[in-house]
Amino acid sequence: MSDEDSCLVQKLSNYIELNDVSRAQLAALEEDERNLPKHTDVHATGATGDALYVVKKGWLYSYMDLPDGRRQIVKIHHPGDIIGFQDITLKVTTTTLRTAEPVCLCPFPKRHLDVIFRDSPQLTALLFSLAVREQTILTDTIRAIGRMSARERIAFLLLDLISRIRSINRNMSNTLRLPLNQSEIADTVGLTNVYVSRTLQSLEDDGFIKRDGDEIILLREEGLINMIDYDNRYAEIDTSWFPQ
Amino acid sequence: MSDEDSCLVQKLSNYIELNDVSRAQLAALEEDERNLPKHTDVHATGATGDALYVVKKGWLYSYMDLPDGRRQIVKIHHPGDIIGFQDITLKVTTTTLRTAEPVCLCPFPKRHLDVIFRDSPQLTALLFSLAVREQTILTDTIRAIGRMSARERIAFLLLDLISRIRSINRNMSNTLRLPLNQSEIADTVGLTNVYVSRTLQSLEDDGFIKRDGDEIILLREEGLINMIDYDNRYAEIDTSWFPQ
DNA sequence: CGTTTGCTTGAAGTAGGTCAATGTGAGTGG
DNA sequence: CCACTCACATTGACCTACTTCAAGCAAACG
Repeated sequence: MSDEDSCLVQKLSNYIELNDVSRAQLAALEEDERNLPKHTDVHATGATGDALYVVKKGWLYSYMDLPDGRRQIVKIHHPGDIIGFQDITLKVTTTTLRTAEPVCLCPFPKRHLDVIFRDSPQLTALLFSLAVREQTILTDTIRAIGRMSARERIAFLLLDLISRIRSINRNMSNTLRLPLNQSEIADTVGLTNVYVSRTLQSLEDDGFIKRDGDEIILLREEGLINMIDYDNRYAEIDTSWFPQ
Repeated sequence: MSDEDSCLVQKLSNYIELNDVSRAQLAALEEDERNLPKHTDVHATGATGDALYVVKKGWLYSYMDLPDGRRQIVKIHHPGDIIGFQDITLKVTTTTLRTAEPVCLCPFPKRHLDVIFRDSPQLTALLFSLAVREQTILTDTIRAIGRMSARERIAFLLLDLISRIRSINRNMSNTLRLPLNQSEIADTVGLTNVYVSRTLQSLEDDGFIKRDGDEIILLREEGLINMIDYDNRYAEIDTSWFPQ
């Protein structure tokens, strides 16, 4: 695989062998580009709900509000992710999308997806599998937020993010670049920014992590894994039943 | 539709017009039956992970444990639900399945699903849509557990359950049969049984609900909806893009 | 070089947890 | 038909993990 491959192609070829037709179809999703600065809400340009996005560069997140302004971040998006599947099936947009740092985004209309659904049963099966895996990850998150202490929730977030990044990059580094401020971390794991600060310090004091700017080094990853019985969901997808 | 239709057929025909072939395929999923008493864990009978289930009667739930015994219920299952999709894509079983009351379950091997995936693009699209909608609902749950007070979480649970049941039954009653004890409710919304008791009482004192045995009457449903900005996800699925 | 954005720190408050006792209704067996 | 049990719900007293509020500080930025 060359360096010029799109991140989407790079991500999906982790699971199946993509032929040239599929590659072309996927590459077509990244034709347009849009650059956005840090901390801006992304709104669909054209007809509402028609646009999906492939992330080309940078982190984003989707969040939901409560009536009084409380906020919950429900998903963090990385390069290679497709954003907006939920808007295909549910007409109403359920979340707001926001950049965590400068981002490059490729918007495409949902009819471009139809092509894939129609012509590539193999890619369809993969997208289905990824959707179901997503359920598992959300389920893990519910377990974390519903039943874990602050320290354990932070451990969960760090392990989840580093496992996910490793599943694409394959570099086995234990350093995680985390371009989120502590209020965003708080809104992800259901705490306050103040307590996130204290908890990160305490994890650092106990030698689990080391912080350096926006990077976090996991010094005792095994310890964190044991702390919460963490299961890496990004490792394996069963592709044996896929058509072709 | 006749009364003898399987609950699975009944549920899915809410969204698309099922032809006879599809109906037969779906009915085949409910050939075997297994009756289970209240509060028993369901284990696969044959080869591990091979079995999926259609719920024919009764409630169940899936839960996950923490190292020290804390428990989080991540999904409640009703008649008509298919349980076990996650085990198709991920080989590891991620949750434990347990009956909340006496239950009738129809186990079937996953290769029976292959038939549907191969022969009915329309049903495939529907299953994909349901999987994506499930993400939205899990996301709503994360919002509730991550950011809501005890009272709001209980409101969310009640509204979610009654909306879901209405989407199949279409009877517009405001009474919800809730065959879960307060420890199970607690493990669903991330509280303790004691505090669930106090919160239900407080909701009753304020005239939001009335309790009668295992039934809960929502006296001021609008009030509960406004309290948490509840969105009913069970109402609409966009089937316009489905093949055929 | 002033302003903003984000992190840290301290003090005080509270929502919900923990522990333990009591109450209660539905079986169940004699 | 009564006694016993068992599973649940309730109640009270106390506790703590986390929140809230507010101030100070450092680094980035225009």
